[in-house]
Amino acid sequence: MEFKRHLVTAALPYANGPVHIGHLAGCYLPADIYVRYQRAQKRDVKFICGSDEHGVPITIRAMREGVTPQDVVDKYNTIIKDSFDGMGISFDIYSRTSNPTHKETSQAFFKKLYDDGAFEERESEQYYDAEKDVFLADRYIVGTCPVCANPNAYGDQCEKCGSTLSPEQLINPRSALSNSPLVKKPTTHWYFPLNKYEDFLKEWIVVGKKDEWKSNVYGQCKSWLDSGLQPRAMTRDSSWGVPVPLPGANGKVLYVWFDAPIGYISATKELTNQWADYWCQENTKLVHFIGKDNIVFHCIIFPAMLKAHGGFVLPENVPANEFLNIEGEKVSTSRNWAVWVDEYLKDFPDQQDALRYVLCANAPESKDNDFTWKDFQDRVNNELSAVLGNFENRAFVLMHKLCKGRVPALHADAMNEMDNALIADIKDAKTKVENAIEGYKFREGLAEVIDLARKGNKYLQDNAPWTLAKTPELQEQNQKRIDICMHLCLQLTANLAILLNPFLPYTATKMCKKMKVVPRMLDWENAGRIDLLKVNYPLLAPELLFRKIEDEEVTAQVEKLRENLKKATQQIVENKPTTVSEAETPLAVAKETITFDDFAKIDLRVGTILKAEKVEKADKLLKLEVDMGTEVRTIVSGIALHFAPEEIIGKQVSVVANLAPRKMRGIESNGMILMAQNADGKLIFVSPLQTADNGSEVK
RNA sequence: GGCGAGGUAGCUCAGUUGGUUAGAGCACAGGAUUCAUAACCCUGAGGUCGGGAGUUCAAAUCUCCUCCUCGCUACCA
Repeated sequence: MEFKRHLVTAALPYANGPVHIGHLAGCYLPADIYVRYQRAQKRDVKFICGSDEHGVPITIRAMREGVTPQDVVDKYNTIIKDSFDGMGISFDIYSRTSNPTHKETSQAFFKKLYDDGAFEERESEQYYDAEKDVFLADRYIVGTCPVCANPNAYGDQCEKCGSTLSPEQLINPRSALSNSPLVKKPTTHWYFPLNKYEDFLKEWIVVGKKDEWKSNVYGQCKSWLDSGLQPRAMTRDSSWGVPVPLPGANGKVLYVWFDAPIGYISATKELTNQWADYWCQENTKLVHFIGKDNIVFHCIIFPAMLKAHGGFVLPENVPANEFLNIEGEKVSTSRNWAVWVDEYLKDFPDQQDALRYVLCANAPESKDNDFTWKDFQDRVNNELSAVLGNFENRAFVLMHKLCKGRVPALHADAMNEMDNALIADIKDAKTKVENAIEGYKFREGLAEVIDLARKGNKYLQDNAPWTLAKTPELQEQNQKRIDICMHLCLQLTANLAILLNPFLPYTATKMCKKMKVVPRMLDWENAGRIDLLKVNYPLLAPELLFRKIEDEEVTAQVEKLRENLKKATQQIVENKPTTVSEAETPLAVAKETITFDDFAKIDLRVGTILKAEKVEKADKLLKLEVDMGTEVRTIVSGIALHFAPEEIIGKQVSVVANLAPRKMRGIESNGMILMAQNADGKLIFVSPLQTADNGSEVK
């Protein structure tokens, strides 16, 4: 299909923290390159983004910092927006989901689905904080992690050990708001029956996008579809978010993953009255740039929502990137292991393109990649500066030395094979870069541009105009060759500016200024031409496009990372909220004081492990037979990652004997083995130092 | 445990429907050169394509098994 319009979105960043370079490499930079290219092609394109400002983590941060959720999102919206501006991410609009337009749009969307009977209304028991009179989202529930004993795990996840949890699994669950114990109360929510859209999604993705979408995206979607979709609640009990537009739905808001993607639509509405052309006309090419963590929402849920609503185009492609690690380790906001964009811009003023270059050249397009400062330095110094910057500089310097600072003529009568080969290379480069960008292979596209500069260097070397200039007796005929050589080098430079423009716009603009040409020269149709600079046209003096990155800068940045990590870790230990992290869990915080009677309720006994075996289909579980003196009990313990079954047989251990039984993997567990856990996560049995009788009481 | 994506030179990655001595850039070594940001240009060394088995005249590429990394998911006192 011939597309008349292009609608490009980049994932809405979540407004509870700044953006780091992993975000840039993941979707914003590729999206920007793609959009800048489309603009240079003079295609009708809109580039949409904005802050995602709803959801529970924001309210938690607000609570912790003693400010309102609006304060939180205002703060980070500004930081994020400035970071994007600073890096030249050229959104047509950067909106936010707390805007009135978004409220209207997402409510209308919900209402339409509701009126069409697209939702299923369901009542369920939800945790409720009686003191504060609110239902609690999983995130609002804290308790001790059953896996790592972190006392401040959330109801959906333990941030210390990374386990996925449900509130039921927490030990001593309580409300994060009031610290009071939880009660369960019925509440009504609207569920979107994703299962009803399975056939449509399978046809559309599994059949239709097989060879079109990236393998990581396609595979992920197929996996979801094969395992079957479930209805998903599209509303939540909360005061922060878009209110559910139904009578009697007080205290209910749209689920953040329902409203966030609609944010793309609302932002487009804010941008232009013609928004419907972009969202509803068949011949629009919609492309979502995201990170791999967003695949299911953009490929499954949102398309199903759009389909249910009707009248919207579906994404043509969803080129999701993988993750970018830093210095060999995963990015962690809570440990402050990240390179923040706002800080980069301060530490490396005017070096946007250096970072854009490295992040694109090393983008995690097909698998997780690693960003190291050493690699940053190497790539900037040895590729960007040495090959591209140096060629451009050579062309300018030589032109001033040998051609009086003016574009020399292209003498047709003296042209040779080398010249024609270079001209062919220039034309080829256009096609190559074009194909790469259209195929979302930005790394390859950028490499093609550098490669063209490399060919320029070789061409210069082979022609060596500086040598030709050294033989005055042959001046006349030599000057012709010099002219041709420099003419082509300068035309090549102009071509480089065009090809480079989507990737490194700051550099392309600088080059235009030095060549004294208008920005219109950067139009894509001009690529491949060798008449971009007029003969006899005077150009400005040489000036370096890139500077080298010094060793000290690299060391300083690595040092900074380690310092940040150290500080963040200390803060976690001291249980002080850090400024950059979202949810901190101290390693070991003293629990509240209990009375002797409380303690006396626990029946602690000594027992000996008689048998131990792995539980089928569970990584962490061991099934133990423990001799308690009067009886042998079955206890299931989550220690399989730490101990082999055979090595613990015969060990004497302390057991909580009166813990309510619980079934795990179909096996009833009658008690709990006490373990000590080091800061590094290693488990140690809490055992009597000398052998005690089985069944003896521990007090 | 299930599913998905990866595992190719020291590093970052290409390798189309199985077909000649497996490619590129960076780093490294040697050479040449001086117009240029000690840059560029030439040459070279460097890989049993994660491991094993199989299909085939022929496997990095197809099949099966296995190990490692990342992600999703289940289980998780």
